[in-house]
Amino acid sequence: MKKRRASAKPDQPAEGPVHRRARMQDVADMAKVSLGTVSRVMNANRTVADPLRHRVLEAAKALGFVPDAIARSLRTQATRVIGCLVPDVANPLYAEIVGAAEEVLHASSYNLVLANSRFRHDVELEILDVFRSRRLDGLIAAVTRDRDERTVAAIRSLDFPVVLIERDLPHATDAVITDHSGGMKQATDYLLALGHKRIGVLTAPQEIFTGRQRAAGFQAAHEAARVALDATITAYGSFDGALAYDTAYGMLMSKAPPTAILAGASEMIGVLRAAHVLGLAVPRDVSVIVIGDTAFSELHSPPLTAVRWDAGRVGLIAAQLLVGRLGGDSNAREPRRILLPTELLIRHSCASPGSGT
Amino acid sequence: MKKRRASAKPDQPAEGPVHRRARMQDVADMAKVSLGTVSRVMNANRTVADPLRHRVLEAAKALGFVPDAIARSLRTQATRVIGCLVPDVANPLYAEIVGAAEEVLHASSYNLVLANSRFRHDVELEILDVFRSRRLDGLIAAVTRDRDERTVAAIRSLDFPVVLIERDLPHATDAVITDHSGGMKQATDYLLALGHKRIGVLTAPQEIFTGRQRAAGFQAAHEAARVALDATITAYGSFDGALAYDTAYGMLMSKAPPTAILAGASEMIGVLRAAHVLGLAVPRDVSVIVIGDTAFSELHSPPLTAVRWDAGRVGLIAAQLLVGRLGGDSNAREPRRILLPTELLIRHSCASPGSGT
DNA sequence: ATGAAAGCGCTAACAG
DNA sequence: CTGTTAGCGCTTTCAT
Repeated sequence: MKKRRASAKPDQPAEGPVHRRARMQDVADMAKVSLGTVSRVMNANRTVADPLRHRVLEAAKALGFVPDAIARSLRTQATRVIGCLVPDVANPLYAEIVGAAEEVLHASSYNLVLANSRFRHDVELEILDVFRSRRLDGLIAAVTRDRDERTVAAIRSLDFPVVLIERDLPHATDAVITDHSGGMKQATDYLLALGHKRIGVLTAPQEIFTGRQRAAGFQAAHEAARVALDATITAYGSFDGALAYDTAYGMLMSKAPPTAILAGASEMIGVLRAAHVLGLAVPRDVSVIVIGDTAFSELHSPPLTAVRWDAGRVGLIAAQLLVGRLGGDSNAREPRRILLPTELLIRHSCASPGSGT
Repeated sequence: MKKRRASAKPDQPAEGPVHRRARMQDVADMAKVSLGTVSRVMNANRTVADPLRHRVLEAAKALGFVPDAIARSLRTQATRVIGCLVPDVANPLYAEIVGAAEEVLHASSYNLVLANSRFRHDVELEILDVFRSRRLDGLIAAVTRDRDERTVAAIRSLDFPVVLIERDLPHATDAVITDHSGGMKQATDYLLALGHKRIGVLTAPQEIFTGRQRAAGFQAAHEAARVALDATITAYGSFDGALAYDTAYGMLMSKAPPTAILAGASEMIGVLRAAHVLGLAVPRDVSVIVIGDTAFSELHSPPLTAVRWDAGRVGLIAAQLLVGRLGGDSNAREPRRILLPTELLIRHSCASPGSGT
């Protein structure tokens, strides 16, 4: 018989839970069975005679026993923890994704560890290392730069499955992405058809998949219509509120201002503010289309025409992909790449150019 | 010499990382030192002679060694994981809180496990159990019912520190809360001063602290002004978009409709929609004040008067409280309760009653 | 200053 | 069907 947990101090703790956390051995002792039997009962996998099983269950309840997930993970080499790496949950778009992913994962008994890179490359690499040391079962990630050598290497070196969201790595990976290029083309086509020749853009940087796709759609539409692009009114980058405002203000004040602007949901606020400050009415003086639909778009006056897609679905499918792969239902399958559609919601923020300025 | 990891199959794996994950023993072997020395080097706490330390560091790098957080946690009984329980991260208010908390925790080398209760009591209790089994170091929680017996007991039984956000349990706990009662009183006073006698309300249920506080502030203002409350236009509950719309529609269509409405940020969308559908102009026919300020409030036409507070700060302070307590800087200290202020941002959605209907 | 060895709480292989 | 036992990878005395 071994003596365990020799306590350093013999006095009783004055506060907090009175009892130590019960271990399986405690349950086994109380139920007068062996440790292995308790384990079998807790894991409900093996056959245990009814009388024993009842004694175990009762003892466990009496002691308030909860199995120790850490010990189990060490033994089984599975943690039932999925990492989720996003630039920033406070961004409604990502909040939606993370929320939906968490729901799916919870339903399959996985927990979600959340980390925000805040668009910082060094922070992101550090997070990836921490995730590695935590031995996650899987990762859902929207890295900040999907063409960066070190990021790509860090993702590759992970020894658990990864599902990318709205990103595209050089090597094959599970991924769920949205048709930003198609959405952008459709929006640009619409503006071009309305007669706009000078269309401004404020959206994601080119070092991210979404930014590249949007730029591609934007260009494709211009080429098809044989309208030249003007680099002075196309801004791809990471905008905070102030920078979006300044950039939009600069475009609108330039010698040859755009007659329409396409902007991401967070950038749009700055655009609208700049237009307002300059006394420009939407859509009379300037047309706008927001990339990413929110409640705000519909309730704004005038209601904003928007490129819409289902962000929640992105997170949901990403989680399903991961759970499927972990379930090993066909583990050796090829990397899967899911493409979700976008649509153009035509409301009242666009008109033909020429009435104002 | 022990033989470990007898492989079941002698053939090489065809895909995935080529090498197994390196353990400390592998590093020790390569550096020709003992396991204990590697541990000492990795934890940078004990004195290790320079030549040895360099050999260890080199071997570790060569093998791509990352310490196993699971094994460490089992041994040290500390996980450096903090739980975060909220109703729903997709709600911008909570997204803000979670984002800020994660930032503080990351800076102190903690990871954040996120769980959404989705306002379901049973799910919440289950989550609390999972958190217990994961042996968290601490918990930040906004439970869905802070007076429920089972919830209270579940929180009490946790053997790690808990910080509540926007909630109030019967027993003393660390908590960070916002002055919702004061904010609500100020908003109601303002409406009353404008001459409103019938003020409608749509906000959180009474089983949550915030709901109770808001109701208290609302009542206090009415009592001070000697204006009677009308239960038919006060709705405390959990509203989704459709329910908020229906409720507002019902109020506005009733025999004695409110001349002003106070509503939470998510409920406000339904209120505005109902007013719009009924052809009621804001603020001519009905005044509105939104509880919780967002970018939307300012850009709406007319810009919305709002009760404002800093949600990010709630998460930030909650995390700081927890980190402080875990740091043990004065661990035996009393439970702390931090109260954050609200302010009334007067914009253009309120007017004296009487011009319309 | 370094090495050897004892577990943390659990699962799973092996006996019986 | 049940008990015994060997570790999972690490930290931490205890010797040396």
